[in-house]
Amino acid sequence: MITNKIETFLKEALQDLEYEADSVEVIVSNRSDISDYQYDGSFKLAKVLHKSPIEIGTTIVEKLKEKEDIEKYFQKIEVLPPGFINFTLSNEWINETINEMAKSEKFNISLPKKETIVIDYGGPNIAKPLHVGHLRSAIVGESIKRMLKYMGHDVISDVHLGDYGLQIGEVIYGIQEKRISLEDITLEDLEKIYPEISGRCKEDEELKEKCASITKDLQDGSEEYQPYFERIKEISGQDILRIYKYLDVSFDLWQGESDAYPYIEPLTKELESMNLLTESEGAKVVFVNKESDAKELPPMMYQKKNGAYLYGTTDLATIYERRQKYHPDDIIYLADFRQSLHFETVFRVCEKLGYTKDMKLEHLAFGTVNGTDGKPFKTRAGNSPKLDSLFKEVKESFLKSNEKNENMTEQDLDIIVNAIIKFADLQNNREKDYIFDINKFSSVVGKTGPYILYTYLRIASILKKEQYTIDELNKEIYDSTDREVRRKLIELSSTLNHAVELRMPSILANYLYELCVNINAFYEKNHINNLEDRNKKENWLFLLDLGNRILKEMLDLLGIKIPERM
RNA sequence: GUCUUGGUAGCUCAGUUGGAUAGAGCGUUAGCCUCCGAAGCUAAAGGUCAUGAGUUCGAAUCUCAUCCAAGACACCA
Repeated sequence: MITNKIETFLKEALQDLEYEADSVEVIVSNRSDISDYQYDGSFKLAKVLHKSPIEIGTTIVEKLKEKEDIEKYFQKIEVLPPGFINFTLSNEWINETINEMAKSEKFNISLPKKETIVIDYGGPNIAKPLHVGHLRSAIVGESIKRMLKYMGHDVISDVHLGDYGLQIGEVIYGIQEKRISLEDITLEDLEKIYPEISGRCKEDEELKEKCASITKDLQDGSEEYQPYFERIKEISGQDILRIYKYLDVSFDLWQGESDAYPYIEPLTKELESMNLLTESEGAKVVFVNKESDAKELPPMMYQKKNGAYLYGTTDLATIYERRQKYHPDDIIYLADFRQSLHFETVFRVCEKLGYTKDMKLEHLAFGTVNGTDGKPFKTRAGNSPKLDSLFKEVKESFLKSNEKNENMTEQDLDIIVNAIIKFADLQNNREKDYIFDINKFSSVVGKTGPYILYTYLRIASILKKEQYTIDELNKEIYDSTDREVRRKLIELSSTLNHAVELRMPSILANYLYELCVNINAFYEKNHINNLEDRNKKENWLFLLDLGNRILKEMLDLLGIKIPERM
């Protein structure tokens, strides 16, 4: 990475000068008109050395310039008021870096130490169809999974179905009340029953208790309810699978809460042996407060008064057996921020059990989906819109946006719909609620998925018209738009590392957008296929080819494919 | 009530962990198709970074207070 190399130069210079800096960090210049990279250490040193930042900066720069082949790397190193050290890279170094990227399968990105990571996302509830609220977990989770894999980690993804809680008891009750026979249950039935019974339970205490007891019996292995559970899971599962397939979201493990049940008994024994389980108000709980806590945390509910277990119990049992067996360095959960407290308490129990000594637990929270009025997004009927209808709506508005779209293949259309939705979602990084605007999810101009795809296809069509034969760039950079493209290309490695470290696909999404902006400006200004200078043309084609390789592979990390035509 | 997030352009959002002149898209205004794909490009206008204090050479970013919004707070997930 370029930044590492500059940092090494700096460290050496600082050492020679006997300046002590705890960390040396170079960042991409936020004055791109002045330089490519900047260093602000002179300000920190100024305090210790009681000299002006400019004075210190100047000394450092002089030292740097003593290095033998320094001009091979930098066109210019200078200190500018108020005291930043500005680095402008030499064309030679930029091109060398790009050549190395082009030769490498993964663009010469620096790979971190390999870890084993379990990622839990999607988390659909089998009692109801997927709606817009499930979109983020699926899309963001899928992208994080792909990024982690790309960086060489061992990743195990788990959908972790919500399949054994109170909601199942409610649905089973509804099916029985309506006297629907097991064979005749349809998806439509399920879609109606759950909201109805769950709504009624909020009003009717007795009914709620009835459903809770069905849930409890099911968990205990009731022969009466087991077939219902199986059937619901089958019907619902097929539909969930179908939608994830459309979104190109897939999991290594298709397991749920119910799969954790066999492990509750041994887990209970372990908790008991450590004296962590306490009877409280008839229920069994684990207290997780610490002396140092400013606030009081509620205990983790382990077992209800009626004997039934809850989602914290299954989360814990899942870690206890199914996840620990992989010896993960990290378990990542993608769930909305309303569940923050839940995860905090579960994680604390894990800490008490000693699991967190060599395993990290992360809850990546995101906001809920609101409508343009800032209130929870609802259809006219009062439900959250189903993902199916979202796909349909996006597709229709895309077809309407341009008449040539009518000739597109169904496959390409689906790719575009995916690109629109995913890019709209992935470009923002929000823990707070986000506004769901169907117009935004239908837009094809500006900072959108189609913009990136358009750029890719346009480059592809330039490359198709003319081949290049060189296998690396020469030492030249031909104009400012050209330089901007190259500068952006060499930022790939640090960008991707940063995105993975922070588990933020938005960083990658924004990088791709910026790369496309630079490329668009570049080929709009320079009509490559009409060039007479063969050398220049070959170099530019080479550059565009690399750009497209990067676009394609990075889009894949966002879960976005490329259509044949658009 | 306690705690957690958050408040950046008319709207939707970035802002790399304290740096130089706060950035995009949409929308608005003005240009660009005899030239590789106009789903594009070039410009312009638009800001008291909720408010007030503090820390710092330097604050949208850190601290405190206030206002506003969303959410969580033991037998739902």
